[in-house]
Amino acid sequence: MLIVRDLMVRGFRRFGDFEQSGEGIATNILADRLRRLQQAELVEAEPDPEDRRKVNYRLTEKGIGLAPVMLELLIWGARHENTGAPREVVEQMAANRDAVLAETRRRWVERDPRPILPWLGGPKR
Amino acid sequence: MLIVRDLMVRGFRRFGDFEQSGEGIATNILADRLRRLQQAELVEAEPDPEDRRKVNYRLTEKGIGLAPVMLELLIWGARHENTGAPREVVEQMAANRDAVLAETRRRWVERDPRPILPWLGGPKR
DNA sequence: ATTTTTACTTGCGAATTGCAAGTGAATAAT
DNA sequence: ATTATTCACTTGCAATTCGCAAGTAAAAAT
Repeated sequence: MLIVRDLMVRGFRRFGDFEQSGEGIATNILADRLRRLQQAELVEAEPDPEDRRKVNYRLTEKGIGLAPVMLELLIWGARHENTGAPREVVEQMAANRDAVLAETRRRWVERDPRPILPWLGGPKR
Repeated sequence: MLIVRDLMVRGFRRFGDFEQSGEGIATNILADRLRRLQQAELVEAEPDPEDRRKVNYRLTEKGIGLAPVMLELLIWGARHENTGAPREVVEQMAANRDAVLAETRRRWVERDPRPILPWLGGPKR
């Protein structure tokens, strides 16, 4: 789920992004999860045309379809726990769910890598 | 998550309900999960006043707050996989999210044990 | 007084995970 | 041209978690 979230709202694309993200996932598990997400057709992988060592991972239509679930989870978390998410920002998002989801999908369609949740940080590169 | 879902929409309340639910969860794991859900304040347990062997588990306010997440997950699952959920029914729910959530909360407040998702079945007793 | 029901706990082998150290191919640096 | 480095993994092993079967304790039913 963290992988899906990071692909969705943090602009992650590459294996190394997750390694250095502080999610604390071991590389063997990460490789396994990316494989399974591909089998489940939530994620697709393609080698970077400019550097064939690199692999770009991207959510599929099915994967981006999880956006409403992730958004509700974000809202719930911010309301009931101390996540790092600023309460007021999240309440703004809760009051404008459709706009947030439309923007999320827009960034997916246009391959816009800017993170939607700035407090999580983008890829370290 | 299945425990939370079953408490939320299947009218489950007791340990034995989960054991016989076909979720295929071992009793030691079930006990551990119920304990952790209590620690996380998603679930509370109280002994049945009429039969003190029995324990009634119930979602807390925080727990029922996950209803929007579960609903979005249900919708996503029905759209992208063959879950047992009838597509048309789920699309009706997707078109009336607020009403579904209001009814879910009403059943929680009033301790109404009738299952909201009939195709999952209620507790076997 | 004995049996049954209910909610667990215990013990153990099997599967999953975390950690550290590789591997191999592609690019970058010298 | 040769060597070094980057990148996406894989491998081996110990530690944790899990599934399964059996057991336990308290309360209720017989």
